[in-house]
Amino acid sequence: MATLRDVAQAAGVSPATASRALSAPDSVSSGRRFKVLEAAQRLGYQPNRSAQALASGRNRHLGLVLPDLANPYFATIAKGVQLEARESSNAVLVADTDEDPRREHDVVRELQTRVDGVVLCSPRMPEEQILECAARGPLVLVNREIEGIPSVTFDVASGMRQTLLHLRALDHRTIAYVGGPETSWSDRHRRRGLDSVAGITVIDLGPHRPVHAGGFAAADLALETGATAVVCFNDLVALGVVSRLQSRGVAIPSGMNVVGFDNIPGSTYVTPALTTVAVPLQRAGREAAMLLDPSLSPADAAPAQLRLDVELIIRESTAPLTPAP
Amino acid sequence: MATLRDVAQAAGVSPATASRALSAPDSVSSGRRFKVLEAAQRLGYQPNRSAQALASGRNRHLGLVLPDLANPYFATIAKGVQLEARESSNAVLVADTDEDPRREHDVVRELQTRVDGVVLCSPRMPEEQILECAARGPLVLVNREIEGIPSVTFDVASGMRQTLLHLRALDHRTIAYVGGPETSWSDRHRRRGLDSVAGITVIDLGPHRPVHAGGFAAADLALETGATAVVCFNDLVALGVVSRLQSRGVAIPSGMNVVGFDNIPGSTYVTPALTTVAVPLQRAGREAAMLLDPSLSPADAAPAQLRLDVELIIRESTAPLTPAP
DNA sequence: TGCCACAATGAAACCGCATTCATTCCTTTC
DNA sequence: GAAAGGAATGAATGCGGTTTCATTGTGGCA
Repeated sequence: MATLRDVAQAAGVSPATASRALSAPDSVSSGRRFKVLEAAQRLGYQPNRSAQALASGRNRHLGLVLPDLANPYFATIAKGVQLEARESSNAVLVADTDEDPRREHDVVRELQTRVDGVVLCSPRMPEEQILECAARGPLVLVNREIEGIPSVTFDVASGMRQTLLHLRALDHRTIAYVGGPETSWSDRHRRRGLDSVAGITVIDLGPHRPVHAGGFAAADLALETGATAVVCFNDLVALGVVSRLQSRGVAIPSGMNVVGFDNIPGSTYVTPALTTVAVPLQRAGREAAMLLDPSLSPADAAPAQLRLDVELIIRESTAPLTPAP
Repeated sequence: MATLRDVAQAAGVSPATASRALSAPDSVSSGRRFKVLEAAQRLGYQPNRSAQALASGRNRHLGLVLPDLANPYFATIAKGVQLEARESSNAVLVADTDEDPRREHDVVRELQTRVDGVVLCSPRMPEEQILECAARGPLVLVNREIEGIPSVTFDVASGMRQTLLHLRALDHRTIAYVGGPETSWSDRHRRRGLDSVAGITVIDLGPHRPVHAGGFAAADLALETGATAVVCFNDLVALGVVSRLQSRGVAIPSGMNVVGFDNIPGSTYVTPALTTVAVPLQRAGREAAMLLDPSLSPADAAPAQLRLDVELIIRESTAPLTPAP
């Protein structure tokens, strides 16, 4: 493998000049620059990343920590991070914590030894641990806000409000809410939106696991309450609710309305397609990765806290309430 | 940040000894080893990865290239790679190629400059490009076999055979096959299994995109053939078929049987739950990562070609054929 | 014409660790 | 008891770039 020295020699310049010709072209006369570039090309020169990293103190590696790669929600964020990383010639190191909050801290620290900055998607890690991690190196939070740390979040309260307004317009008056994990930032903010609409009663079904199985269990509770619509923490839960209701012979939307949250790909695949709140996951990933770019953030600026807009998508799982005949 | 020299000095030994105490403990007397470890602990020493990489020639980084992270199939493989990587204290660099085979080649090469080896999941990259990549550095293929390159594949022909035997046992005689991409290794091997069962007629519906939309389109074709069961290239396609059939008022399994392939999480979430072929995706990821570990493969050995077993999972989308009354 | 500022260049000093090689000291073995 | 072998150690070197600093050469301006 050709080294920078080889290139320099082949071009008849010093290694310093060769280095500059490649990384700061403007600082080299055009004649030599051309000779260096030509030599590099001819020798098939590939800079050694480790050496670059050691000398410059930067890898161009971004870390991404998330609870579960197989969850489409996080996978979509990952795609966004990746898209942005590629454009800024970074690579992405991803670490899945297997939904185990106790492991997250170690995983983040381990990753921080290998990257320039990390995007952390950790709904449940204790705040003080996050602060500790943030002290060790650049870190951006996704879907969670902590004072003093840059973050990208969604306006979930608005999503909930839109949902309730939609249901009220369809004449629903009593709805059930299937909550997510109690400790989740995201669930707390969803609940804020739940309080904001008059003329509709929300029955809280309590916290549930934010997965299909969680919804499966919640469906029976919802049915018992007499609510005419179930609003769910996320689409996975909503899908679970739908499955369970259908297997109990309850038709959707005629027997019960169901609303999800997040607009994951699966929400369109089911019958009936799910009314849900579209959350710009991929964009969030991109924004988070951008916030990590040191060249964009003057070191003394306040940490950016982006809050992205969400949008209710109306599909087939909601419909006007028809009074019992 | 404390360096190895600092630790050595604090422990009263040479840097060489400190280095050995940390990376090859057995080669240092227990007294000094203890002193080094204690000093490292006390100073909060974290080895500089870039320096380690430069000096040793290895990063402990694995690359993973796949068409689409948001596809649960690939996401599950990614989890497996990651699991194994973590156990061997490696980190995983993942690169999503956005289903664009033309980009894959560049992505792999770019990644190869940053990692010790790559796991490549690329159903469609031309064989010669893969060979070229393999020449540049350690590489393991997943779900694809090429002479001379280590790989992990699934016995998909057996899966198809199991499927047909199952359907035949349920009295089906005519089934339709919704194929995957023509160029895919995986589809070719599925077709081999299709030929292996006597007494059942397979109608080939031709190649389709291996996503939900592909199945959606294929459903109508299947209905037209008069087949009593549809066997699909994968679960995503099967889900698409189910959606379309249901929206056309065809009940499953009473009006049509549907079988998927891969056993992705979503296959259990739908109603009816999908009969499908379980493929050990996560295990494949792990095995692939293991094959990349240089300490496990004597350099002169023939490249390992693992073929993992698959298993038909019978759920609700298949049922005995009841003759029309 | 002379002086100064500035651009282009190369020598050399790192960056932080792994590893080779020579040295020392201790244990075996005959 | 002497020679041989082996384990533990430290000095020094190199991995392959980046960056500082000193040097040289150039043009602008008085």
